[in-house]
Amino acid sequence: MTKKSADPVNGHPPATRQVPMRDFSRSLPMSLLRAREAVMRQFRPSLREHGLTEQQWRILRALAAIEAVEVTELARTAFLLGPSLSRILRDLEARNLIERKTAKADQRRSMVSISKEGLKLMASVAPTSEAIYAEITRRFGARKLAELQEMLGELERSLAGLGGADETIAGE
Amino acid sequence: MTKKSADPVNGHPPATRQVPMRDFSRSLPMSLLRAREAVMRQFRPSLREHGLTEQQWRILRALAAIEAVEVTELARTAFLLGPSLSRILRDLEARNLIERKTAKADQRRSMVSISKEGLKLMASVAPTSEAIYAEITRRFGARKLAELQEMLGELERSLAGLGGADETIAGE
DNA sequence: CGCATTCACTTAACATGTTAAGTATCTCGC
DNA sequence: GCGAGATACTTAACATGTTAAGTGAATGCG
Repeated sequence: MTKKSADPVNGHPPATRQVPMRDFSRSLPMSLLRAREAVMRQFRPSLREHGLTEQQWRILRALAAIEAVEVTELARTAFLLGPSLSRILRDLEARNLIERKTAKADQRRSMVSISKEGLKLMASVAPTSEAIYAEITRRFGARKLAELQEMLGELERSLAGLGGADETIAGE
Repeated sequence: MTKKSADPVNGHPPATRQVPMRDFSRSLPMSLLRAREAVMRQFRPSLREHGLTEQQWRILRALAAIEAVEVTELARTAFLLGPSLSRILRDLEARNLIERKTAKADQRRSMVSISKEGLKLMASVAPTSEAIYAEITRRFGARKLAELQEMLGELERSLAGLGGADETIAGE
């Protein structure tokens, strides 16, 4: 009822394959993208109710575990690029969810920390978030989940050296 | 030499954990995100050389395998949201990489297909792309790669019913 | 037939991803 | 102690992600 992909406009067979390539929909990047989307789709509604985006939530979580961090370190932890983080921190600061002060020793660095309000917000989101994660774990299986994460880590590590671009190699 | 995360500004231990939550950096979404980034980092430079973004490449690949598709179907195949696709198609059309014509039977639908130029561009990118994919497969292991993709598919399927939000359930 | 709904897209608006520049500091060699 | 280069961010500019609203064309029903 939702759709009928049979009967295209003309009677062409579904594949012409004018350029030789793997089946696109089964490529690793697509598999990873779809899997991640399937997971995040579960969390977004809850975050949205609290006026948080996925990235903002990542930042708050990273901050909740520590006293204060410099922006660069936070970028690494939350897996965000500097410019994205810069913007998001500006907004989170305007909402009083985080605090910032320049480091004494080095005026270039600014130390970021979560505010009392930020902690309150986290406390109100965390339970739902944990429950969703638990449900995902239940459905997929804790054992398999651990296995999957292990494989993902291995994949990362196996590609670590293969620099995508500006790889600053020692002897070059 | 690149960094020394020891010796933070004050002598605080690295974790304060003011809100009880899983270790953030080991969450499934983060694992998937990092793994995908590790993979895509390999491809981006090559695509960039040809003036293509990751998404544009996805669209061309999806189109290369078929005669013509409607936009909605293409969105599903390339895993893009309608608005993103709409913009990208506008740009690809301006670059003469794709062609568009409204369907005869239904004036609302527009059928998209790859152009001769688009095919030429694909042909020039595909070899490098395949080589990179082969290297990734070699490094990670073909067997493990297949296993990983199987698990990712299972994960997707296990979350299929768990509607993130607007899930239109039959009896509600 | 007439018209409210539904459909297939497109536009708009705002947030992030991504690369390149810009700015203020800091470091180091001379 | 000064000037070139490195650092830590921030801004800018453009592309995409994401949700909501808009537009024109088909459908269904009285």
